Amino acid sequence: MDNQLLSFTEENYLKIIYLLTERHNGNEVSTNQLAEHTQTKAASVSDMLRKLAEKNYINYRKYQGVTLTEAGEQIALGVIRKHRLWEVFLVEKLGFGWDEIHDIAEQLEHIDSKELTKRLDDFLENPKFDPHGDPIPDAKGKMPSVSYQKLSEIPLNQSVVMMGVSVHSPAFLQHLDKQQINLGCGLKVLEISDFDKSYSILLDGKTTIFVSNEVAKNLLVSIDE
Amino acid sequence: MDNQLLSFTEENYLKIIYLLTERHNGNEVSTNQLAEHTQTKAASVSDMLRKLAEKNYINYRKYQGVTLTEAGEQIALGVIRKHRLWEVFLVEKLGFGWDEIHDIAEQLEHIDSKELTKRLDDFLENPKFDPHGDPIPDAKGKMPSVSYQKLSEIPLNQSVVMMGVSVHSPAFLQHLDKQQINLGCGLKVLEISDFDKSYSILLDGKTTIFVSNEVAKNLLVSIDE
DNA sequence: ACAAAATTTTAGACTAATCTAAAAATATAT
DNA sequence: ATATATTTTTAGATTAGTCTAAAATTTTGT
Repeated sequence: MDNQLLSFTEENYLKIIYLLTERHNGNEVSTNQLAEHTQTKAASVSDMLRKLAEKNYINYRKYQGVTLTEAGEQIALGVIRKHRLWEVFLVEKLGFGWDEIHDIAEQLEHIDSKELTKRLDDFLENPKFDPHGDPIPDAKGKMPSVSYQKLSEIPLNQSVVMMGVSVHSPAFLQHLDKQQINLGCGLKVLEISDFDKSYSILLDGKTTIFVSNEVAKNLLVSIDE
Repeated sequence: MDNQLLSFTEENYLKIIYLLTERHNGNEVSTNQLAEHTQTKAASVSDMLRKLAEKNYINYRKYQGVTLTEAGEQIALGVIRKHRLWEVFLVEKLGFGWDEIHDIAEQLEHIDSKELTKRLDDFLENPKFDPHGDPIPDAKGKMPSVSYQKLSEIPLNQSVVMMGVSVHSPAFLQHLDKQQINLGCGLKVLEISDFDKSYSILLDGKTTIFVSNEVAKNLLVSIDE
């Protein structure tokens, strides 16, 4: 209990606004998008936006959407930091699979103790990325910038390394597990089918696997140097 | 999220009812006691008791007090199990002092995931006691029975081992730290002052320390065999 | 034993977060 | 360009948990 300025719910809204804004390259987030991600109705979102705007956590232009203020962004980054650190804990220390951790981390991210976060970070040896490859904001609230590309945008025969995923659903992650596609593995697109846009991929320079266009769009990679 | 049957608040009431009932050797807990421990007013407690009784988690006789039903006790023991496991984690893995962990564990105890609790328990190597010496209920909801005695009830010159504390306030625990009184240390009461009932104690067979009657009443020990 | 004190419950109100239904604003399509 | 569709906001209601003030019950002291 360091300074419980915001409710669990308010923290959640700010976190979701941050992640959606990021996904839309800084563009405003709409009420309906928030309703979808908070599992509530648009009317409830409007109410909460009015409240968050009053407290100066968001820039809210009615009917136009919202962005975070500096204060709102710091709250969001704090929550995201805790979420991702706990995900590392769940996988590295407790042996959970990357497909099993999201719902638990959604709860743990709201635990309020600066000292706990600091000690957890040290215990985990100050990880820079979570088990899905997402970067972990530092204690000052600074999000490391990463520049991954979608596998679907990489030219044929370019060797790349698997760095992250842009979808976190258990179904997608389990699908990758079955094909042995993990963070850090080497990938090279050999061919894209004219018929269904599916990909033939050389995995770790050894085996050839096939993935759908849908999968290729959600694999984040960087050029192998 | 396994089965969030109860709210955070309801879980807290059940936990507190359990602990107070235990402290009173199974006697009913009063509304005012609950108000004190939940940091609310008696009126609020009455409302909540009506609700918990309706859901069959407590036996509630108006004006007489409450005890837990079997169902209520199982919920309470589950929360206490999580609280104490997390306390072990905070001390053993993150290096917190036993005086710093209560407020954090109060939050962590409501994290809802059977699998998490199971894996945490294994990670901690299935501890039977928390850092204050309190027993940890097992996964089936069975509380181990322990029989500690207050140091103040032990005859002079009887060697005992320090097993727990009956007060968990940071001030008390820090006071014990300063005197180097830890779980597992050996104690022998040499003399009780007629003047102020303070105790001369031989610590680990080596040094003599002095503690007040108030401290002696809150040290839980067992006979050294 | 019974009046006074203490405790507990009830009544009525408030806040946070949600909902449905209706109104207002914006976007779209011919 | 304007009617229609979509999105967003507002209005009014609901639930959980809390509060204060007043009423009911139990305990205590002489």
